[in-house]
Amino acid sequence: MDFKSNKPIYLQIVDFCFQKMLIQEWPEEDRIPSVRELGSMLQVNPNTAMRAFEYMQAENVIYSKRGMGYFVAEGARKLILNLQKKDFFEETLPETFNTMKLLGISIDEVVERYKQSGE
Amino acid sequence: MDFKSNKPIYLQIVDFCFQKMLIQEWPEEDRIPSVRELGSMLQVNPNTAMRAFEYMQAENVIYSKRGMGYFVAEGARKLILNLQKKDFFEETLPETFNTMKLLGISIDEVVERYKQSGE
Amino acid sequence: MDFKSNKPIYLQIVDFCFQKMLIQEWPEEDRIPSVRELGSMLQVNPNTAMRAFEYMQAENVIYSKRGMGYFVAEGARKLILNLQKKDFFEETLPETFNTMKLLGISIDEVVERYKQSGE
Amino acid sequence: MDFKSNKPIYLQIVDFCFQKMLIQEWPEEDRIPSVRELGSMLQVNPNTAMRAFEYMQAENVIYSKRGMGYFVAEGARKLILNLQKKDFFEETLPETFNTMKLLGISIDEVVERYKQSGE
DNA sequence: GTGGTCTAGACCACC
DNA sequence: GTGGTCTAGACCACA
Repeated sequence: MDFKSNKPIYLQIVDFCFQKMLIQEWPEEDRIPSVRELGSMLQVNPNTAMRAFEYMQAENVIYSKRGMGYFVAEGARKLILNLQKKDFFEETLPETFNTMKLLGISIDEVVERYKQSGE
Repeated sequence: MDFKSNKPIYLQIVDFCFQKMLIQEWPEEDRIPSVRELGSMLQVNPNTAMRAFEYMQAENVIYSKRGMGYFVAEGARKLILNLQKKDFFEETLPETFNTMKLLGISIDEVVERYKQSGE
Repeated sequence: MDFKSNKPIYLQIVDFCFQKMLIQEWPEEDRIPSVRELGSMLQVNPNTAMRAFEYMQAENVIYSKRGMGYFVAEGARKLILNLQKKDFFEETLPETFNTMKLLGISIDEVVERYKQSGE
Repeated sequence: MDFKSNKPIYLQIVDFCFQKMLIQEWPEEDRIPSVRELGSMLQVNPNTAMRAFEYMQAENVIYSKRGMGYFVAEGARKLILNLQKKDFFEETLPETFNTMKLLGISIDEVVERYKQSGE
């Protein structure tokens, strides 16, 4: 896995894990890799992996069982989707629309680009 | 002016100045506020304002006259528009489209939101 | 049995066993379940159950007969009561009183809550 | 400052900071010591102090200004009191009452101890 | 083995 | 100077 430099690695790991859960490669209630496993898997320090886990635990997406590892929480998929959709509609989209107005870009042009990107 | 915490303040100041130029409140070849004026105007450290000026100077949007201050460069508006459009089409938009695919959001829904936001 | 996450499971097992002895479901001098029995009974790793037994043995509440299992020691009930009362009066209560002072909670309010909880 | 070993240092630092805020030695909207200052002040690694700050920031008790330090949030005192009272009434107290019933300790005895402790 | 805490030291962007 | 991220390595309690 190659990390972008403009975003903290631990948050990119969070994204990575979220994807695993969304596509159900890591189903709910299943154990996920340990901090050490994930660390060596992604070539990062275990502490960095740990930090991603702490973040996800704070969001109630995973939980830990002492000495046994981390597990995907019940309802994790819904939670992740909500988190990300909320961010998209309340943060990303308004900013994008604002930029469009400032630059005089029409929604039609964006739709056009969207269709092109899909090809 | 209130700054968002996820973006460096000096870049937010750059945006602020760019807007002033685009709407021609600061026309080309005119002098813009000094580092200190802008600093107290926006309630930020002069160093931070200075950094914004350095950035804009590097982009050839403003230039300095020794002892007289900073001036809007000729062709600044075009430059700014190009800079921001490039960023929009090459960075923002692809990322947005990518997020949409991941979350299963259709372009129609985005268009709908756009129309709502305009009201 | 559901375990709280803020307290080691093996200590929660100790509490569980202490209760059995206090209510005399496990009377003094009687044999108690084996490590494996208790482990499957409470759905925990036998190692964890073993650790609880070690703890209780160190406190002289149970003793082992080679090849026969663990037995409740004579005088176990008194021992347990003393252990827990000591802990309550020397640890729990002073901490609680301290918290009350810090938060400006009166003893009357606590008494009130106590009466409510009993209903 | 001497730390107890049964509780993570960073949480004890949180308690320390909460007290400072409650007694208004660190008033709302004021800057608090930097991670490095607090670290050397309490003889701990800056990372450990940082961890306490991250915790408090997640609880909305403090906020950070880039390059300027951490500041006590508006309404921090109320927040802290609510946090601690909630913990006391929903966690500490029910457990205490439960223990009392198990050990056959009357509320009168507790009240008696309370009066003694106050002398 | 696992998570969790802590230290030491480094580097970076930002103010 | 500040916060923030990351690494390396250590130690501990717990399962």
